[in-house]
Amino acid sequence: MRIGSPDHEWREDCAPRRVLEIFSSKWTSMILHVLDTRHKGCARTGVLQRSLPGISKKMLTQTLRDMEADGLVTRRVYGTVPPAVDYTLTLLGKRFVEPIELLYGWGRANADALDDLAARRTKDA
Amino acid sequence: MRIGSPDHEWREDCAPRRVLEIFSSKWTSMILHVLDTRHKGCARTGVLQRSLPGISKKMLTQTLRDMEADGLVTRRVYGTVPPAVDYTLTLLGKRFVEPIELLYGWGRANADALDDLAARRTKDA
DNA sequence: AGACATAGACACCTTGAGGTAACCACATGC
DNA sequence: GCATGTGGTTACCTCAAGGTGTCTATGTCT
Repeated sequence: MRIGSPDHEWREDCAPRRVLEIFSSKWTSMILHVLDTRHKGCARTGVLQRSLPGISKKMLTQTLRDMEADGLVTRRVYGTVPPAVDYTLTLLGKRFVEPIELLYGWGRANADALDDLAARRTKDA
Repeated sequence: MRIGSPDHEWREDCAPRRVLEIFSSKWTSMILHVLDTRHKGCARTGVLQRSLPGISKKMLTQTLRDMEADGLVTRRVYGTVPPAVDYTLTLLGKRFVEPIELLYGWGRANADALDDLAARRTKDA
């Protein structure tokens, strides 16, 4: 697959491709959004789960732990006896809220285009 | 997994989630971008492949055919004897270029944030 | 007593996206 | 004659994302 491409603006590690990786995990962007928009940047596990219809407990914690490793959120554990944990957006995490809002905003404003896509998909099925 | 969620702004079929589906396929957004930005909305198969380092012949045609089914591009075949085919952005396809440019643009302007992410990832490895 | 919530850990499974490689048909160039 | 480029198709394989279900421990509520 060697290509003597004169244009390396499209290498594997270019900025655009790296942005896409943020969205490669199904829930990451939604968690960032919900955390920022609905919970002022900090929320407990249960609250988050209830904010995201369809997410399983496993995927929620798994994604959150990955995000913690990436420095997007901070995990805080309270030694209380019914365990309590909450997650807070870091500064880095807040930066990534911006492109997400950009995208979601576009989606809300262009629902008709999305409808067109969906219509085609169901039609040929 | 039934949740009597009071907030259905986050149902499975809300606009934000549907936008994400555009990016759920690895190459779709890049093809749309390259087609629009580098080739004025129309290009032959081979040209596209050479514009996208790393894509295999199979993934390219497969993605293009899916995009055709979705009404994002138009496929044109020339009956010439070394087969010639080209793909043209449709009006719908052009609409989806916008959010992609939004995202890619953010990525280019915020490469430092992306670097931070990458740094964390390699550090804990 | 027993149900329920809280935040996980762990085992397990399925699905499909994505990738590799080989083959086809044909015309041109060496 | 033989290699090459064109645009595919087809078979095959792999890996990891995502999902389900169960188990833990403990404290309140009824």
